[in-house]
Amino acid sequence: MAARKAVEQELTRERILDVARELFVTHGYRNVSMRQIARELGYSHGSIYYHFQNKAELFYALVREYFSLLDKKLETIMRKPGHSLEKLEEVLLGFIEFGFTHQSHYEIMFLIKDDEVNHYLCQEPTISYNKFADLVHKLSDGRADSTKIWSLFLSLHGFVSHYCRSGQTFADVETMAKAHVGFLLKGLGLFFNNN
Amino acid sequence: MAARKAVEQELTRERILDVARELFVTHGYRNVSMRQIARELGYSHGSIYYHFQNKAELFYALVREYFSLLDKKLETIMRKPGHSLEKLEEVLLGFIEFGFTHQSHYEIMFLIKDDEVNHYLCQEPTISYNKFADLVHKLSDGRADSTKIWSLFLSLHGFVSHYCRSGQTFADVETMAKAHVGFLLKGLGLFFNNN
DNA sequence: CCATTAATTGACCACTGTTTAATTATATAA
DNA sequence: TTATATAATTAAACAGTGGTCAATTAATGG
Repeated sequence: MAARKAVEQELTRERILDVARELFVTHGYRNVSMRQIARELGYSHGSIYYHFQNKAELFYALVREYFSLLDKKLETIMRKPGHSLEKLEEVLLGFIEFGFTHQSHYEIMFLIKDDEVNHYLCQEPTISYNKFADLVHKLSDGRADSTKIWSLFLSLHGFVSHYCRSGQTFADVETMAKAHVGFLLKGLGLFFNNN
Repeated sequence: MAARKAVEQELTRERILDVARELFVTHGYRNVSMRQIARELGYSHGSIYYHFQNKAELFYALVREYFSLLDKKLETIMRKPGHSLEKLEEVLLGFIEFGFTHQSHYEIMFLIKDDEVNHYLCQEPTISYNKFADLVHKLSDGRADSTKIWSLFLSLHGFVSHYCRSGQTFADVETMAKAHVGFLLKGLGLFFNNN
């Protein structure tokens, strides 16, 4: 009553991730179970444990790529032409937009406090944060020290995490997000006159 | 094999809450189960459901009082003598300290995204926030509009939620907390020269 | 063709929150 | 006092969770 399937319909990490991704984006880490994923795939849930050590590793694989996606997004803004201050504003707004566009991912990346998840996610957040900090430091012409940058990050994080998985889109909060960024730029000592 | 116990050892909401509180403070909402609480009490877990509708209601009862505790803390600062700006600084720092002193409570009050919990927690957060906003508005001599106050709150929330249930105490992060508050006061357009 | 390996299953474990019929102590009424 | 009704407790059950593992079978290599 236990069997191996024909090779052309063998399970792969990719096939599992595809199904997991879909469920995950709409329901979030805590509301997607290994059995749900397996059911969707037409396999027993045990088979997933052949391809992934556990749930945390599966979702880590799903989320890992999003750290570099965030990095790339910030770097793209960095490389655009324009004044530093405008670009800095874009970076901060970009972080918020990223959080809203990938709420389920953001939840694992920066929000969930789970020992098992944190076991896998030990490097990526730090690396991404360092890139963010470096960027802000440069764009502020060195006027933002590391303490202020950390405050900045926590303040952006507060914005995203409050709305995270609330159902609201970035468009819904864009006005407030811009105001928030303006507020934070002022905290940095960099003024901007659009509100 | 099922029984009612002698009246002097009857279970009460208070006795349940006492045990729940203790477990809850050290382990948090998600890591305390109804069965654990019952075991600790020496009762079957079913009995708890006679006194509370469900887990969310139990922990709601535990957390409810902390909203007014927060209100009182802020009001106490408000009533102290001193300049508005110094008091405003104290209010912001006080919010952070509250979050750290009651991390498990803060988690339910402002952090957890759970339909069942949110069902019970529909008024309290708004009421407490309104009090906070009113206070900040007054202490800033009307210079902080509602948008800026919301930014302020989200930024404080970011600070607390990042460290929440990390094991760190307020003392551990006090220096950073003070810097964060300074940063935010600058965002409000209110300057202060202690760092 | 046979031995080995790789992939899959389903039964199992120890949990979780929640419901409910049965039971019994207590309070109330006759 | 006694019968009845109510209030409190229990154990069993349900449906779910993450995770493990021996057994099975397909594919592979010698």
